[in-house]
Amino acid sequence: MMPIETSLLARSKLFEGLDRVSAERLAEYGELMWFGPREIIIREGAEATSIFCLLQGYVRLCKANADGRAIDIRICEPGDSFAECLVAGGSTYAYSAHAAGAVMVARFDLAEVKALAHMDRDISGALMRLMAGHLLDLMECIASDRLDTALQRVTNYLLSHCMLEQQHATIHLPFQKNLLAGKLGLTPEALSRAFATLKSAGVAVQGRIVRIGDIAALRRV
Amino acid sequence: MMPIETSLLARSKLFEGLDRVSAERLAEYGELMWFGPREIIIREGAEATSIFCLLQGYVRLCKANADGRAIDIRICEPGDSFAECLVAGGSTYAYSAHAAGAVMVARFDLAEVKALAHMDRDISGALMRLMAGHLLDLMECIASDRLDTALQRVTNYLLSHCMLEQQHATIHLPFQKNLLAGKLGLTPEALSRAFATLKSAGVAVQGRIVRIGDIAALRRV
DNA sequence: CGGGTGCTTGATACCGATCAACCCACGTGG
DNA sequence: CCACGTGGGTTGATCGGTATCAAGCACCCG
Repeated sequence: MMPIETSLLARSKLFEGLDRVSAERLAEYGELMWFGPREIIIREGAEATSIFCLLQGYVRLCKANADGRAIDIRICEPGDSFAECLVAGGSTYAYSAHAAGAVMVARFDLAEVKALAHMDRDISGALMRLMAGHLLDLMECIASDRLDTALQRVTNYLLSHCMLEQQHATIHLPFQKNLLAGKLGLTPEALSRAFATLKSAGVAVQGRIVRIGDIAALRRV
Repeated sequence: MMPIETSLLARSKLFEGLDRVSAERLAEYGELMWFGPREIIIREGAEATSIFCLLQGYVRLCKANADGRAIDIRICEPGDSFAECLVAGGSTYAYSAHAAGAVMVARFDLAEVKALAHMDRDISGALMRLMAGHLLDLMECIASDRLDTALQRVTNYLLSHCMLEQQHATIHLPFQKNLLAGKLGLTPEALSRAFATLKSAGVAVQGRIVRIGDIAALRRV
């Protein structure tokens, strides 16, 4: 592994908080992999062999129902991990993972990580922190699914990405609106319409750049 | 703690898989508590001091948004734990917990469990398994929220509670329809209507007793 | 009996999915 | 240079599902 990649790995959520010994021990098992747009990294229901740490790009985690329709469970950003909950049990992947653009990941063998976590309290602690964070995120997600409208979800997203004390802000969306819609549990059309109605609240969208004229006004939506 | 309660505790998800030493060590810190219908066990946003293991009755875990509307995140059954993800970090409860009827819980001091989990690999492993299970449940929940209709959720629930190979079945709902609706992310009205339309598929509902005439037919919905 | 509580049913409104058309930016190849 | 295709995004029209509000019903318990 090159120095660049190790430093990316070291800054990931999985590794943050590990002492040097544990980090090096774990990193030794990592194998770099690259994927192109739409490539499938793991497939829901398949035999679980690995857990992953995303170093570059974005990954969508999806679940499908019986008739093939699929939705995004979570959007992974650089530094995120996925499939990590398998270290606590389970033999198949619970969701699929698709690369959304060019992606670099570190792959870890599941059995090896399990063994390592069993020996190294630091590593199992890091895994637990990851899972706890994901739990909180998912609960937030369910809550917003069930009691916020599309408009509210979008405004909440925008507000959570700017300093609330300022008067106005400019946000660079980290990925395509497509992905953002999935993250918020919306269709692309619904997201587009939400942005459209926010125009009257002083929100201007050009591509991935969002300018918010009056943050206080947005909070009142 | 009385023998009855210790045996309930021993069969809980938190304790299953613990060896006797770990189990006794943990049980020593447990304190029994009772709650009546609608009593609040923990309050969202409050300082987190404890984690809980439900021994008798049912508990709804709820989140509320800014304007006070609330929804159920999860329904705890006897043997379930809640607030356990705090051992991995976080200082406030992420959700409220309300007793749905008469309830007996075992309360554990958060700091003590943290210390115990740090020392005892068995206990931290059990906590990890709990959290992993909750993660999977929540992901299922999001998936069904986003891509199943009310009718499909109800039929899925029924099918997941009977032997699929049999021809017909009788199910005792473990709690009121009220709770079931919350668990499935529905209003009570929506649940009621779903049952009504299932009548034409050979599903008869009387109180908490559900008789399914033709399981194979139900699977085709 | 009266008054809870839980459940059902009906009427209505609204939100968002869906389908279809269109626009735009971009790249490719003739 | 232009014709063309492609992928992402927007906009409009329509439809269906579910929340909401309101009323009525069954049951239990004081």
